[in-house]
Amino acid sequence: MELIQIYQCFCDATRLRILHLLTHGPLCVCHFQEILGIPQTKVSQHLAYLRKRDLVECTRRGTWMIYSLPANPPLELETNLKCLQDCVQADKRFRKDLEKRRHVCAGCEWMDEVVETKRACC
Amino acid sequence: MELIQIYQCFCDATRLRILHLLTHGPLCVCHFQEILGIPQTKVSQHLAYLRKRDLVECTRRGTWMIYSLPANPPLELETNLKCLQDCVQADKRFRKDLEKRRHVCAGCEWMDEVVETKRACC
DNA sequence: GTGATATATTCGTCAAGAACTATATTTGGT
DNA sequence: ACCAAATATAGTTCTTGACGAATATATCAC
Repeated sequence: MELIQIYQCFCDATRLRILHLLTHGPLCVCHFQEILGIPQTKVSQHLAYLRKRDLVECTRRGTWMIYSLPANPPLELETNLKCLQDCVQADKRFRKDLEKRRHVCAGCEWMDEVVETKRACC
Repeated sequence: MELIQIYQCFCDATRLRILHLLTHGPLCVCHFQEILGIPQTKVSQHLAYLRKRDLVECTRRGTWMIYSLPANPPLELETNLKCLQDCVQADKRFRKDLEKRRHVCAGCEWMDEVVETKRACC
């Protein structure tokens, strides 16, 4: 993977928030939508951008698309994601995203069971 | 310093090479020009971009402008520059830049004496 | 099949930025 | 003051990308 590719993905605020969220585990589109407070289109577009450049992977679960970081990320990516986590520690904005993430994913057993249950992603 | 600001600077190949070179010490414009093999205008433009965003500093020495990384870089920048160095280890392109750098700066006592001598930056 | 939900894609617009050309500025030497 | 070297800035064109609006696709329930 080219380094530039990584930094191009990192250089937009929304994408950076998305990637940061993903370092804490997979999420589906509606999660991002709610956590970030931005329209679905925008989320999908950025996810497409990231997908195209192999910064994220996705699998379908029913009507939801579950996005995650690559299972076996190249070293450069892993290093930079680690670096991102370090840099973000003190930042209010990012911390707030994580908090909201916890809240949004609260009663959500995710990934495994929930899928065969009813509607509504978590 | 905003993280985004850093990644915006990192997301162009030329700028990345410039920054990487600077992690090994200050350089003047003509150095970059020779090492990178690109026109002076392009170098100056990218340096202006970096300067505007506080990723580099410069001081004048005679007719030369000597660029360097900030004396007291904010933590995020330092972390990311370190990360860049790690990621770049194996990359041929960047290694070649360093090699060329060594060659270009060979007989160049730089920074201190050279300035009062004759023409030609190093 | 129909309808609803979740998500993706397309399109138009606008702003940022990359590269090149030409020109301007600064400085030192004479 | 004048010239040359080093560097900076401005103008232009082209490309990329960000966003919103509208539309399309996929999946599930019925």
